[in-house]
Amino acid sequence: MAINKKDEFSPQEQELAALAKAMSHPARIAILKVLAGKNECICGEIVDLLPLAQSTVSQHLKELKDAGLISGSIDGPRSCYCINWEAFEAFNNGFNNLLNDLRKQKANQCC
Amino acid sequence: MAINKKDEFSPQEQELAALAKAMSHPARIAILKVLAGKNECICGEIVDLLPLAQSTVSQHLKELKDAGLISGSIDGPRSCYCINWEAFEAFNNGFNNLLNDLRKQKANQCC
DNA sequence: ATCCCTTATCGCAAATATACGATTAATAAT
DNA sequence: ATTATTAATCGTATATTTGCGATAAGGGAT
Repeated sequence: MAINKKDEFSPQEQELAALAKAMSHPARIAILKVLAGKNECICGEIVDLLPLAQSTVSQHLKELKDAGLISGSIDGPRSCYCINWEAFEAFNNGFNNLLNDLRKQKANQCC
Repeated sequence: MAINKKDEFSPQEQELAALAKAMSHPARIAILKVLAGKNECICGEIVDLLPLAQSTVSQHLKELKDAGLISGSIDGPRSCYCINWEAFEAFNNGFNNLLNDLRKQKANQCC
């Protein structure tokens, strides 16, 4: 693509898209599910559970972290990741707002 | 990437990721908002509202359609697009299921 | 200090996504 | 039949993502 046009959309559209993008790979959905299914924050256990190399998992974790969906802290030689609750609710709110707009039109569908 | 590893994840993970991916570009969020804000199904009006060329918009519409989020029917020389209600609810349900799993762990956060 | 374990980062290759102009297809209007 | 209008598709260039191995970096343990 010659030029990146993403900047020409509204901040809300960009934010919602960025969060959706962070969840747009099955590996990252799987990581979120692993984090959701454990009482403790996981580090390298995720690598054992996924069919991916350690470096690849680390990269996916970084993307989730950059998007703000998870937070990570260094705990000695290992890293500890957790769900970032606020960001997750923010995505949910943004998505529900969109969904509510859609619902208004439900009766007027023509195709 | 040498090999596509997406197939090695569960169908649920793949489906949720695919829907998230369809919404992972601000232009496609904008298209959904346009469809939500009009009583009639829009065709080329979308092109006028977005800062993108006609062929690019058509490509984005195809991606939303392939993901099942919108449906389109040919109406004479123009095309008519609408929100696909069921698919949208499906994404919402999948996301809420994930969110509910997360909520269970809210009290046990360690970072 | 040295070794080991864990994780982040670098560098690279291959696959996908993004964007556009040009062309095609399909129908409406003249 | 010809022309105009609308939208899909093709071809292409560039950007980004995905994935891995190799290497570094940061602590523990001996």
